[in-house]
Amino acid sequence: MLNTLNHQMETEEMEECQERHHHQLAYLKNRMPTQQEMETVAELFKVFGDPTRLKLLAALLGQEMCVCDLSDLLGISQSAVSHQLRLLRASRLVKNRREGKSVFYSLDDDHVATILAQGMEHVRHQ
Amino acid sequence: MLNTLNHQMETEEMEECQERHHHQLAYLKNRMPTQQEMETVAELFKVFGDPTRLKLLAALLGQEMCVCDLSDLLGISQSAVSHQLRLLRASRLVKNRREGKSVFYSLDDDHVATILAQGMEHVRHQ
DNA sequence: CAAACATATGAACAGTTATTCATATGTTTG
DNA sequence: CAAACATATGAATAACTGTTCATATGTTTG
Repeated sequence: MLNTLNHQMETEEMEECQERHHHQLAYLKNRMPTQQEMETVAELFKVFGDPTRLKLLAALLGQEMCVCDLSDLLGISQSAVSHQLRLLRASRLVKNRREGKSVFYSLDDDHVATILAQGMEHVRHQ
Repeated sequence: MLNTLNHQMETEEMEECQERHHHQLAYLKNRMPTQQEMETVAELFKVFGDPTRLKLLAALLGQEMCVCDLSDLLGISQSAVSHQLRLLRASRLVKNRREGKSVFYSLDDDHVATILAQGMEHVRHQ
């Protein structure tokens, strides 16, 4: 029985373990999201993977805010806030508008709240 | 008018911008999640922020799999897979069970699918 | 237009991270 | 128990990341 499986294997690809557990690896490969896709999604989650950016997003959950208020609220230098807002903007998570000297930032995506909530849920339920 | 605002400011904290836009910064500060909380959640999202780990999670969406099948399916070295599975396990995103020589991994959290789906949604809708 | 203010950005540095290589641990089988 | 197999792990390295510092850009105001 193992022989037939191993024979089947030869016709497909190298580098598999000898005792195969999934006879449909080829099928699964087709179903897998592409490298390109995964990289894009990973880029997005990477943005959520920093406490400063999470705090910025959390601060913007209720209302728009200008840079200096964010800087004060989070107790972080204006430069650091600007740098991070830039990343958030590049990921289309926040948008901004200028009003005189100030620039106001606000959330630019419906998924932000959901993703944040799911993350906090997971953490709370251990 | 700016004077009164500035005066009010003195009684609170330094480092705020002069033209205040939020008079309830103190209130917002209380509402903000703690540094501790944000760090824990960031740690979680950091785990989602790598294409290899995303692919591992995606592969496990449908069924449990052993390390060597995962290694073959993703075209990644066994060592790299093991290292990453270790991280996923530390974050309680996957669990494992041994069966003979093989170790089978499977998802260990209901939120994984949701978080992944939200991430892909965001990316697709730009 | 000069000064003050608000924000943005480039360079640099310290800390983190993903992979590889070598090797160790654990399991089955003859 | 020795050999083969499956997985885990430590060390090392290259690449990446977040903050700071200095400075630039853009805006208002007197």
